[in-house]
Amino acid sequence: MPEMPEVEAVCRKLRDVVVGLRIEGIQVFRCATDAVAEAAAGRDIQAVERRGKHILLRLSGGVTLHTHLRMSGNLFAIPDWRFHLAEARVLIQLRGGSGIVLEDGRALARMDAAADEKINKRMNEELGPEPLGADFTVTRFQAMAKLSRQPAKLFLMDQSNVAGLGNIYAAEVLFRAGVHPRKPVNRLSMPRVARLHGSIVRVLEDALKSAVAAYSGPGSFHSEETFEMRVYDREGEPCTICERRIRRIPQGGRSTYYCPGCQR
DNA sequence: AACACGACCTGGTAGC
DNA sequence: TGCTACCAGGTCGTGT
Repeated sequence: MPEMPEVEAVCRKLRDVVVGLRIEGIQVFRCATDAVAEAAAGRDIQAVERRGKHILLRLSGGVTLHTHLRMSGNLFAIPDWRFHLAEARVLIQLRGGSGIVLEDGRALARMDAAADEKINKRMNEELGPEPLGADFTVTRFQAMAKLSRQPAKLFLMDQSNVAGLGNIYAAEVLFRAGVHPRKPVNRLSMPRVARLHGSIVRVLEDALKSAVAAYSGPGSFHSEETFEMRVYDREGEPCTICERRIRRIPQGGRSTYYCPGCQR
């Protein structure tokens, strides 16, 4: 589920219903500590923000409740916190009776709380530019690529280069840009890095539309808004462009899918 | 500095 | 049916 587009969709949906509400209490079962609950209880939710794959609930008193969904987490509002049928790892009780649930079967998600400045500092130290933000320019991306010998796939997944790409969209970005996942980025020509940049933006814009449509629930779902995976999880299937079989290779301990014909 | 790898967790599924 | 092995959208700590 959660790469940047999905996390953004989670934030938008949450923002609509929780901003302005007070946190009356928090029950922590896993994925957080009781200290986190104490730090956030009694505060108002003033804003819901996202940075990379991180979710930031800005609370009154200069405190941020920070969540990372990792592999399988989800964060969503429910109308009545007493009836959380979902397997909650953290249950946030809001004034008026509604709630927010952190759900995660694998319990790898993490929620913590700290002063705004501390969280902001951490985000800015760890994360590169927002891929759909104004400061993610071709020039900046080219400058970064020139300095790195990382294989293209790992370069894209490194959150300090660009914030928000994960295993699926990194593979899709490389396919659309025609770049081989093992290609060291400093050995790509500047036009090819520019193409990679364009591909990042296009893939994430499309995936975001798709994620937002999916999260707004059934009824408002149109097939042209569904993001099409061209290589991810398609090992052995023919490439949609050149018909050669999609390959799967290990990279950084994960699976990378690519087309040996289209990606060089 | 750059990389590989296991750990963190649970659940689903392919294969025998 | 039941077992095993492997796989999973992410990150962190450790070791080479």
